[in-house]
Amino acid sequence: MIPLKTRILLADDHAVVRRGLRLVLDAEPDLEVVAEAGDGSEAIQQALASEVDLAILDVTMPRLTGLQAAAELSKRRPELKVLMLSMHDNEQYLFQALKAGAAGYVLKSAADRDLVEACRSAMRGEPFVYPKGVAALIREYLEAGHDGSIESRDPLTPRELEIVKLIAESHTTREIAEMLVISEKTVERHRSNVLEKLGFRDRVALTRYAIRRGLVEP
Amino acid sequence: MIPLKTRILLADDHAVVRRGLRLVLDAEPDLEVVAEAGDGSEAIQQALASEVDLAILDVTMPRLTGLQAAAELSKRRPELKVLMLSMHDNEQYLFQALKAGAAGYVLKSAADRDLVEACRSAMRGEPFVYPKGVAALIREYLEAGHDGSIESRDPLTPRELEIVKLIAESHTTREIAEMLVISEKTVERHRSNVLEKLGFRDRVALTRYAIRRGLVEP
DNA sequence: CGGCATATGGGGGGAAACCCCCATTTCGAG
DNA sequence: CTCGAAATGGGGGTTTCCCCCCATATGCCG
Repeated sequence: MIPLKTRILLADDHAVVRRGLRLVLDAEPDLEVVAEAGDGSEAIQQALASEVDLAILDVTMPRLTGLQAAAELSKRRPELKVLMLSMHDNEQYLFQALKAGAAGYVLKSAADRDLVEACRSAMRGEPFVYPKGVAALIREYLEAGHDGSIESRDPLTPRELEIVKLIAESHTTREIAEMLVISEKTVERHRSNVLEKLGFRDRVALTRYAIRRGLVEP
Repeated sequence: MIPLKTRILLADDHAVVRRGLRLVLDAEPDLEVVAEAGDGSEAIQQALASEVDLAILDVTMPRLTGLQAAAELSKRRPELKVLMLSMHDNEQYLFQALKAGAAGYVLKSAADRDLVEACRSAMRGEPFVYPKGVAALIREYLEAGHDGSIESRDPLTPRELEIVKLIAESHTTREIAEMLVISEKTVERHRSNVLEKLGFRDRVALTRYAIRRGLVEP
């Protein structure tokens, strides 16, 4: 049963951000922030001690991250809904959050627009994920084979990873073709496939991706 | 002369953070947020267009970082006070901010405690630096031998840094030209000069450089 | 067996990047 | 006041990227 007012725990290591979020949430008649926490441990304590229906956790917090706190809370209080809040559009975080039992994932850059909707979705038992994250999920689903294997598979094939790495090392298509002893056309094909899969526009975005993945050193 | 109410420009790429900061600042009788910006370019435009006494800039923002905006503003409007706001305790950012003419440096984690004080210090013409930053400054002073050769000069000009940042954010020459309101030829010229200066061959190498320098997130 | 993913390759074409040449303006340092 | 650094912009060129179409040879899994 949905309570009249959803009682919310707000966890973020920056007091200013909590203030801003509280402002957004308390403006809604059906939402009410009843507790705050500055790190993951505190969030767990508050969530277990207070009468809260929903926890909004920042992903990156000191002592215990939001992801860790979410995993812990979904074990200790499974009926508690959890929303993850993140600074950056990081697919890995999203997947980890969902594995940790989060009911939703909202980007801070769109918090004022999406957060209230995400809260209501969570209380209705519906998931909420930011648009680009949904695209990532679909891609992951299509490629993971949904055979129940817990680990999310790598979106890229081994060959594609090789090529991404070489691209991120500033090699041209021709050079890569020579190194791998395949035609330039095939290198282009792989690059094109990767750009399509990841939703990138050019080698620059691919380079940042390769660095995030640890394929190359910045 | 200190105006009755200090008119403040607030620049942060997250609307929620702006809300929180505005709440903190507007609660003070002598402070008033009169303008907001979501990135560095916008901040410059607002600061030049609006009647503001103090600009509070987040360090990491898209298009133009707060550091770059601060440098630009201290040239174009030297009488404008600038406060830098940062997520992390990064000494390099602090030093760059001071070189860029910032009147103060506040950590977001202590924003609600320090920010108001920092604003008043800035308007009095006194610098404000967070405690650990002061320690870093002292250490730097003792080790540098204060013979004037404290900093090894940046090989790139401010304009070149802007362009490198935008390139590393996957923008095309045309897009950059539009953003900076200059011709594509000039963007090409800058890019070419940078590649030559740093000995790089393409935008990919430039992207890794930008990440190493902290101009963009990977 | 019969799809399906992976890796391979080609033709062609528009857009962007990258590299020469040239020039003007501005601004601060010597 | 001159000189150089920085920023601006143009003409014209080659190379590379990135995209569209097409196809074939594996090997795996149900």
